[in-house]
Formats: sequence, C-alpha cells, structure tokens
Amino acid sequence: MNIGEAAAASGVSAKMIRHYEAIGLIEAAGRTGSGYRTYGQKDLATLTFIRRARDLGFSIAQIRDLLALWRDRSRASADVKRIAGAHIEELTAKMRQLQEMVMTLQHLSAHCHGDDRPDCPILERLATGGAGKDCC
Amino acid sequence: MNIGEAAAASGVSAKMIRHYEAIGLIEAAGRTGSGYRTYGQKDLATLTFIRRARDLGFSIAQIRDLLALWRDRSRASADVKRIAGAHIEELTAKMRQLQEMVMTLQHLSAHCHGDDRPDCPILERLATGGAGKDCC
DNA sequence: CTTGACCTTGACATCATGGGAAGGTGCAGG
DNA sequence: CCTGCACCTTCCCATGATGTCAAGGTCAAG
Repeated sequence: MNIGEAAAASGVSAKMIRHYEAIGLIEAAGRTGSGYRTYGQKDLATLTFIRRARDLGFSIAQIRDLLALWRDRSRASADVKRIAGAHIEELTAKMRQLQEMVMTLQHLSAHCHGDDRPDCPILERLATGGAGKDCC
Repeated sequence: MNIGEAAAASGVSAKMIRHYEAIGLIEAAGRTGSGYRTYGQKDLATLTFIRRARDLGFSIAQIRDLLALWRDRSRASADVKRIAGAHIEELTAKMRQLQEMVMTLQHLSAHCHGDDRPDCPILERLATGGAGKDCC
C-alpha cells in the first residue's frame, strides 16, 4: 500500500504520516525500489490508532506513551488510565477557561446596545478593566 | 517609561510588545537617543487593552479590529458586538469539542479497571474504534 | 511516448509565545 | 574612573500540528 492509500484508509494525511515518521512516532515505513513508502495492515492499524487518539485530543507525546503501552502486552491498565486521567484534567481545565471567557463575553455583549451609537461596554471593559457603567 | 516597565505595568511581556510592534498591531514606540523604546500613558493603555482582549481569547486579527473601533469615536457599537458575538461562537464551538472528548474519555476511563492487568477499554477503543467489550 | 496521478524531499506559513546569543546602555558603588 | 549588574537592542530558532507550494521522479493506462 502506498502512502496515499494508507492516508485515505487511516484518515491521517500523507503529510502527517511522513511527519510522524520524521519525529519517530512511527517506525520508518518500508520502501519500494524506487523509494516509495509501503504500508501493511499493521502500519495501517497504528495510523488509525494515532488518528483516533488525536481525535480525542491527545498530544503527540501522550500518543507516544499510549502507543508504547498498546504494544506492551504486559502493560498495566492503570498506566493507560493515568494518562487518560491527566488528559481529561487538561481538557477540563481548558474548558473552564473557555467557559469563563464565554460567560464574561456574553455578559458584556448582553449589555451592549449593538446599534449605531458608539457607547459599548465591551470596549469599556477592555479599556478600563471595570465593569462598565450599565453593569449590575 | 522603558519597555520593561511598560511590560510589568501592562502585563504584556517585553518580547510580545516588540512583536506587536513588528506586526503593526501597535505603532512603533518612541526611542531615546540610544535606541531604547519609550512608552507613555497612552501606549500603556493600548497594551493593557490588548492584554485584556487576549485574556478573553480574542485573536490578534480580532484585536486589530477592536483597537480600530476603540480609537474610532464614531464607531457603531453594533460592530463591536458583532466581533464579540463571532468570538463567542468560536469559543463555544471549541468548548463543545472539548466536552465531547471529555465525555468519551470519562466513559472509557470509568470502564477501565486501572490495575495491573493489561486489558483496557481505552486502548481497545483506540485500536478498534469499537466501544470495548465491557461497554454498555 | 505522453499524460496524469501519484510519490519524493525540502522549504516556508500558520499562531502566539518563549529562549537565547551577542552586543550596547544606564546607573550605582567602590 | 572603573566595574558590575540590570536592562535594552536585534536576530535567530523553537514550540505543535498541520497545510501549501515547488521541483523533480515514478507508475500505469492509453
């Protein structure tokens, strides 16, 4: 299987497959006589594994660890769970940050007339840090 | 005021102040005879504005627009509100993505024994895409 | 043999930020 | 006056994950 096929089948772009090879996340693929990379079912499974992990927001570093555990038949599931747990915390922290931003923005936006007049609590907040004169 | 002071007072790093100047987000600062950048109260206000906007997750491009509106006395608050609204949508979309990841991970993690045994629904999910044998 | 689709490597862009090197400036103390 | 330290300057490189583009080689079908 050429890289294009592997990309289509795994959902990882050809570009990223080469990149993952370059950074050592996956082993260097076999090559044909003319230098084309070739992929087998095992490689495909690895690539698909990686894509699913990326879809779940795992970083390359975390995926490196997950791949090692995946290949390690004597792994302890606790190790996997720990990585996942850490990742859940990271994601949750990010969500909280976003949540706070959204709350603030919604609040400011709700108090903004949104008409032709220049007065705007959003700008006011950015400029002065205060809550704006129309604010509760 | 030197760049270090301006950085401390505004909460924007000296590095980033120079960067913002280089990309044209802020005007080039005045210089002393020996080439040091100097900042006044107005510059400080701009930098603080930028930092607050960054804290709310606005991109540089959005901040560029917000700054223009801020300086424009004949602005319509509707323009500001539109930018904020678009940003709220972006943030909310990101939050939803994170939320989905977290839900999936929590589900998988809950079904992982987390002990010495190698069986792990998390890896199983990444490997096969299925829900894992212990799954509801 | 030509054409078009695919592959190769390499360089550069994104976005916001940080790190560091190499060298100049300013001020305080000896 | 000199020394030392803290600060400033510019320039280059790195992050993380991905994309784009370019120049050239390869393969299969017509």
